[in-house]
Amino acid sequence: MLSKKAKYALKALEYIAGKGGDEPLLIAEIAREQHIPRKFLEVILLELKKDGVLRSKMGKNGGYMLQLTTEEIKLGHIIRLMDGAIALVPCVSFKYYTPCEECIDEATCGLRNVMAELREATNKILDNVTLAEVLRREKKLSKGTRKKTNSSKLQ
Amino acid sequence: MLSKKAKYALKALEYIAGKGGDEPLLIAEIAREQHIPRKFLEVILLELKKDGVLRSKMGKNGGYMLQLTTEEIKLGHIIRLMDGAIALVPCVSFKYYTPCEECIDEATCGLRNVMAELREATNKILDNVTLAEVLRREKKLSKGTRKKTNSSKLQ
DNA sequence: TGATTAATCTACTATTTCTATAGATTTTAT
DNA sequence: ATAAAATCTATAGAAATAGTAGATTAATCA
Repeated sequence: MLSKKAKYALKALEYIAGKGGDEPLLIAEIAREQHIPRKFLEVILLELKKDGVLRSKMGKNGGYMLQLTTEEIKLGHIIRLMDGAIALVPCVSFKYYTPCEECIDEATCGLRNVMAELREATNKILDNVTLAEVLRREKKLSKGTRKKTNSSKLQ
Repeated sequence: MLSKKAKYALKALEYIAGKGGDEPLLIAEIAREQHIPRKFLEVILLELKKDGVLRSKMGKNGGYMLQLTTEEIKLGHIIRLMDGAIALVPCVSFKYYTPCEECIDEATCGLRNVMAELREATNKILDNVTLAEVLRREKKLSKGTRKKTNSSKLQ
């Protein structure tokens, strides 16, 4: 499961991107609109900034903007930044590799072999889906759900 | 990440299956061989029994045995039993569905759409790989790693 | 240059989940 | 009866997650 931190980060990024991502948005506004505890959001946005995903401007007329484009921001990157390894066991993680504690022989561990396969399938999705893609899906889904007008009805 | 509980459960099952699964194995033996805290293992094995994966015999000459065959025991089932939902957000979990807390419209959530896709990819692996398959991979891997004998060398 | 605005920094606190244990009880075999 | 082994009840400690308070720094604008 994603932590609240990771979900908040993704929601905040979606919000900023949805607003264009270019002019400074206030922490307070993002917190209010996305129902995120303000002080917690501060921590999160700062981390995203330090990682180079966001940039900020202090003082009056300040706020947060995207540093990367929405096509450059991958879900996997944000989730790893907030929660650490995505893989189910540390011994198959690329970015956060650690040997499993009492593992006798990593090379012949059947479980590890399955988990490595799972990691591949997971990374294939999370390292390719971008923030832009999430926004596109959002739009597409709300179009499909929208009440049909005469012009869109069956013709 | 898997909890220690889930890892211990999988390791214990592997051990029992590796011994044939038919004659009673002692908690104490499994704990010792797999480096699992004995009292913690008690809890785990009991849960596996209550779920119908294992069966047990009390008293002298007692112990734990497999109730299901190794082909019937799916990794996904064990992980869900120990850790709960595998999906990254509760709103796409089949077995442990809960709406995300401040989600406005689940049907049009772009993130949820991606997470549902990821759940499919994950379940496809974890609900199909069995304990038997893990043991097969273990064997295959240790064969491949084994020091080559004259007869197995290049002919 | 002083007031105001807004991010940033330092240092916590609370809550929940995970990991683990102690000790008594029940069941079975011999 | 006795011993062996699972089972039950009830906690306890440790770690991770979630959230907060208050002071500081930077930028704008009047």
